[in-house]
Amino acid sequence: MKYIEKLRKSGLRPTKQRLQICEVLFNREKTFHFTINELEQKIKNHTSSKISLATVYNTVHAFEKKGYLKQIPINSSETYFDTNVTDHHHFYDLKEEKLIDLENSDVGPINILKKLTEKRLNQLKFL
Amino acid sequence: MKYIEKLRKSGLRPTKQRLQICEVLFNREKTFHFTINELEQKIKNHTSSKISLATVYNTVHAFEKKGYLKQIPINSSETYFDTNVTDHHHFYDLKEEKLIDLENSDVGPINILKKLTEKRLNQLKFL
DNA sequence: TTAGCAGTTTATAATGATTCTAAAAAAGTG
DNA sequence: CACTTTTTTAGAATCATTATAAACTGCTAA
Ligand SMILES: [Mn+2]
Ligand SMILES: [Mn+2]
Ligand SMILES: [Zn+2]
Ligand SMILES: [Zn+2]
Repeated sequence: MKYIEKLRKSGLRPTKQRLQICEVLFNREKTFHFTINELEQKIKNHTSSKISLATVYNTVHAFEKKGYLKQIPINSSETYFDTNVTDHHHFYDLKEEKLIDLENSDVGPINILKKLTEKRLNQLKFL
Repeated sequence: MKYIEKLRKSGLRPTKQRLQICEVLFNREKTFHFTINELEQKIKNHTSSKISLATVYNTVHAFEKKGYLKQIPINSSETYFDTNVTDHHHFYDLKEEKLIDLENSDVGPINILKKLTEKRLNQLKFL
């Protein structure tokens, strides 16, 4: 499997559960935006063996810590995660009712016009 | 009081609790970014009479519905609200560890460089 | 002014996403 | 295999938020 080494390199043991979750998360063409419960459903469809909810949480947090997943700041009762860990922008497609990724290069520079000191500017993180 | 008419116009009865909460929320110079619990603390400091937590939630949601408050999309266990209901940007000041408002006019236009149909573009909402 | 309705407040319970716990299972090591 | 460390797991605990329903308040028609 292609994920075994990836996990080992990160100091994570390549368990059956983690490998299955890797398949669901990363073996796809496009970015995946998901909640824990959506992920759990996908896992159920993908495999016959059951993975406990606690493990799904544990694994997602472990992957987040290692930089393989990112949380998405959004107003929802459930936390959203993103397999696209680049620094990118989210747009909401009102018609299709889903999040769209646009890379920084797709959006062009954010120009702060307001007068702020150089020092101040550099300590700002665009949300 | 200056808030009585504002509430009446919105179809909200100007109760003692709502007026007190208005004072805390809106009688200030700068934008206020807050959680329900932070607001509760401010209310405690501001007034002698106690307002129940349920009322704080009710009022904040009523004000949000009427357009006097806005939720802020952010990753936190608590929901953040904003007294600045203009369509504006949030930056995080890493040094001061707090959210900064920059108005759209302070940031300049967001240029989507990626090729998308006009129709598609218009149904996108920048988050 | 007052009766009565509708809207509001309140304490408390319920909900639900997430985290914690601790015991069992699995993986790494030699 | 023997041993240690990490991981999984079911279930309990936590905590922000919402629901409930009874008491209270504001409004207004008569
Ligand atoms: Mn996390
Ligand atoms: Mn709300
Ligand atoms: Zn994304
Ligand atoms: Zn703001």
